[in-house]
Amino acid sequence: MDKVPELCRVEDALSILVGKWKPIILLHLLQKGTQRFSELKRSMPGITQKMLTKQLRELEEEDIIERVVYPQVPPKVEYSMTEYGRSLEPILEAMHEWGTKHTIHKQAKLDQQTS
Amino acid sequence: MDKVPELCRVEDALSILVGKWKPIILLHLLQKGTQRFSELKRSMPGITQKMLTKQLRELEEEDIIERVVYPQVPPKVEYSMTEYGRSLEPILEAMHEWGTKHTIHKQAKLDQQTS
DNA sequence: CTGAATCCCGTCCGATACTG
DNA sequence: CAGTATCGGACGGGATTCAG
Repeated sequence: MDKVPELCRVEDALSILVGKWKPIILLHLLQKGTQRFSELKRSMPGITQKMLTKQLRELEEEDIIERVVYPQVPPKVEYSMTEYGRSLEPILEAMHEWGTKHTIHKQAKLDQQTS
Repeated sequence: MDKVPELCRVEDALSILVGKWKPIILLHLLQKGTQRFSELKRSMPGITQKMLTKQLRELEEEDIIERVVYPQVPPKVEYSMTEYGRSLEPILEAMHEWGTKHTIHKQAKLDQQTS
């Protein structure tokens, strides 16, 4: 880790993962491979088309995912992780693991207070 | 990684790191150990007292940092990472490393477009 | 020195409706 | 099917002021 916090690049990684639906979008693409817009939407109950579009566009902008449009009727658009995007997987895994422990940690704290 | 994105805990870890000043606060505490409120403030030009207080409170709430008040005049308050909080360090390091590469990646993309 | 209390603005995000 | 357009609420976060 850089000795100078002012020059740290943690924010750069963070800014890409932040967004109400980005982590879950990435997990779906990592686990299922290429997905159509409608498949992603079905996988995420509660998300609106507007939000899904926006988050996908932002991830595409950072080269994390790839968007392929098939010029046909009805339209077909496929999304997939780029090879570069896959380099985020270890971080997502680490966060998932830590998050799982944290959930337990918080529960233990609650139990302790209640007892 | 969990095979079910719906049950993923990435967000839990993310929610703790997110906040305009949290990563840098954590880096300062990790690198310098215990720090007084005023020391942290001096280390982060641009942060307001309100924001520093708020972010510290939120981190304290999650057991990531510890707050010790010395009842004296003038007041003295020291902050430090908890042992539990230190478990976040690998994640911060991974994000810093990834962020550094991403900065280079973006620059390469720009150069390519310009050429 | 270490805060708390206000005011205020920009952005995120949801709901809804419309389109090629 | 895969979007775009518009409206509006909620929230993060900055500037400033007051207090123990």
